[in-house]
Amino acid sequence: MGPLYSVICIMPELPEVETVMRGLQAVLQGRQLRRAQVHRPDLRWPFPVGLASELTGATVSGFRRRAKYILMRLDTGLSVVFHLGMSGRMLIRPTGANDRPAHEHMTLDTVDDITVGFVDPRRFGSVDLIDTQREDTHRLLAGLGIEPLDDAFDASCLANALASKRTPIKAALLDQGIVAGLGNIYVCEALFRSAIAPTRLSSTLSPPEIRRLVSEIKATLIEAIAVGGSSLRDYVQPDGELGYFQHAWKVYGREGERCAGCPGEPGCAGIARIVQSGRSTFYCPHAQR
DNA sequence: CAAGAATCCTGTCAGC
DNA sequence: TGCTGACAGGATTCTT
Repeated sequence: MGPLYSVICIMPELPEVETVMRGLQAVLQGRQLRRAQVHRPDLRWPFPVGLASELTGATVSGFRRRAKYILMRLDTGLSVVFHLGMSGRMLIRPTGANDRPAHEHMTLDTVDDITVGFVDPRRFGSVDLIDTQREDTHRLLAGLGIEPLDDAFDASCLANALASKRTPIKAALLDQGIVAGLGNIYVCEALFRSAIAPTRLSSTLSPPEIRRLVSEIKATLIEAIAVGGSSLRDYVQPDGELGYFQHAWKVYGREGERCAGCPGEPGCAGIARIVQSGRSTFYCPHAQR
């Protein structure tokens, strides 16, 4: 039984994090941890003091996702706060079946011999502890904006948030304090599906455009979660990888390709790439206005 | 105060 | 073939 997998190198955004959380839930919920280990002092930040000892012997009671964070609740009243960063993944395998994979910085063994490893080559991820009752006051969670899949995220909510912004809509949607969980890929995709140019000033979007944008953000995320959920079935095995799944992006990474939104139209020169706030933006200048 | 740039990190890939 | 450099970007920190 060897690992594993081919890694698709995209970064985890809300749907990927949701998928990883569901995978962890399936494997860990209700199980007691026999041992927890960390294999280096830090990822993005130092591991919290006592992390391994706090986890050892605890039973995993539940999970929650907030933005791109995974909260793993323990029966001791503590929650583990995971962020996958750019390259974080969770590897599941039978305890003792394999050597520790490269870049596995934290390892959890359950009493029934399941091992979950947190792998993060670029080490942009993080792990922290907080009282479950105070999860939302954690410094990384306190400033987060609304969950885009929450019913409260609607056109008036987004309009309100955008009214005072003087940035391009692309930058506003990437701002985790406005809408929490979107990253570069899903912002590009949602703007394309909304036919809104990423360069538009946030405050200039019309009410119909904002309604469309809210709707497309939700649809884009829901579809991606569905893809992740179906890929998860393949991972419900004694060993497997949680973290990434394939998805057919309409614009992301498709510079120079034909635009799916205006096939054959003479005015369409295909997908363009520009840089906004130091990040690549992919869009169709013909279809997105 | 807000917006943008710099920063952290390493696997991947284009180019020589 | 093997090396070098550019590139990817989430979220904080720094600078303008």
